[in-house]
Amino acid sequence: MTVGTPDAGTKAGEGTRTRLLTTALKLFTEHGVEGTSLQMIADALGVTKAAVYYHFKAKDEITEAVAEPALRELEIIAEEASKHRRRGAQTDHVLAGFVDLVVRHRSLVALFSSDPGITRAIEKSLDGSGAFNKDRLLALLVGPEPDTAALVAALVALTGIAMAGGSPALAELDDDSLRSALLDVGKRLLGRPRSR
Amino acid sequence: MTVGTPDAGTKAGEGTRTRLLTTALKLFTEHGVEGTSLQMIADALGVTKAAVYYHFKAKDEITEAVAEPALRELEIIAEEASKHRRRGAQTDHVLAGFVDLVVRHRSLVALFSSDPGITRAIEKSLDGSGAFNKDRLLALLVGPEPDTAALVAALVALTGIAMAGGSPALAELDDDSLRSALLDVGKRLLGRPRSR
DNA sequence: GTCTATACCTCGATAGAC
DNA sequence: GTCTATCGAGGTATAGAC
Repeated sequence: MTVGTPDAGTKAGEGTRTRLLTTALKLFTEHGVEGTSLQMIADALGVTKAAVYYHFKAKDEITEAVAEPALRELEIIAEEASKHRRRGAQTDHVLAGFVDLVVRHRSLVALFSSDPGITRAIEKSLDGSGAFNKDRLLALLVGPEPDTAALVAALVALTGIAMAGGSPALAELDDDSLRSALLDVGKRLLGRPRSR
Repeated sequence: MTVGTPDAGTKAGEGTRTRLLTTALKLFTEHGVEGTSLQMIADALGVTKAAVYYHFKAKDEITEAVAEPALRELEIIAEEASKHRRRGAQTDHVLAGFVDLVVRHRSLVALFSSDPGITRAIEKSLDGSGAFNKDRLLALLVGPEPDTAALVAALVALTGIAMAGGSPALAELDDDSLRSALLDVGKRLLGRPRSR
């Protein structure tokens, strides 16, 4: 951390890079990852393809950078959940965190579950560390060696919540209503007591 | 229907076209739709790209043709379900039919819910007739003007069952076990009485 | 009616000039 | 930090051999 370059956020310093990510996310959710060309991104920014390549070595890197914030949140949720001693508390923590994440990032999360472009980019770049793992969330939801019924229920819950949350059919629904509806569904699937 | 050409099925008459679809399906499930090039299909068949192009005007047509049988089944399920007078019976019929479809076509259905390539091709070619509609299935599951909770539950059920059914995590599970597990989850979400 | 040869344009990606 | 030029591969299209 010498001088010159500011480091984070929406600051004007980072300039193009940040604008690029915002633009890419918008285009991705509109046309899908594979349906978005570097040319489209470049045009939207008023630069050339090659200029985009200065900031990112490959398209996958853009995809990854777009997905990263949400993935980080997921990791944090998993980490915090694993601090709970009782499985029930772990389950509740993961479920609540996941639902909240889905609601806040609606379209992005739908992209996650539905776009091979994203999935591939994620798998490709399990960064340095232990990295995010869907199985880890599953394990926190249902324990290490779950019976078939529990495993299936948890899988349906995770994928269903993600995709339904991003579904255009629920786009009009406000965040609070969506959150409580998804939470309720999740609890029913995972056999957790419901609030009311 | 003059002479010469046989019309349907796996007959050797149709020859390449049928082989092509079989090959394409295999490649699609392996690499995804957008991850499968016409070249790969052509190579697998021992012909040129142009030969593939003779049988199908565009890649989308191949995608559509691969998806068609399952879509047809879905339409039939919806049609039969709408003959039931009580909503509960409709729900049960759609759920059982959908689960069965998912189990029998596992990987294909996963592709459906997960690959924009497929979704796009389907939307593009709502053939001649009334065509398939996801909303139609939803309406049969929860009725015309469902409350939010019911709508969300049904969405989670449909998408979750489809994706979980095609998930690699359950690939080892035999058809009967998978079917009954998915069915059970669906009934729980839709508030239908369970068998045992 | 079935296929090959060939060419076109766009895409992701690289190299090098300014 | 951005641009021009260029590459190989992918989808599309046509002309023509058999």
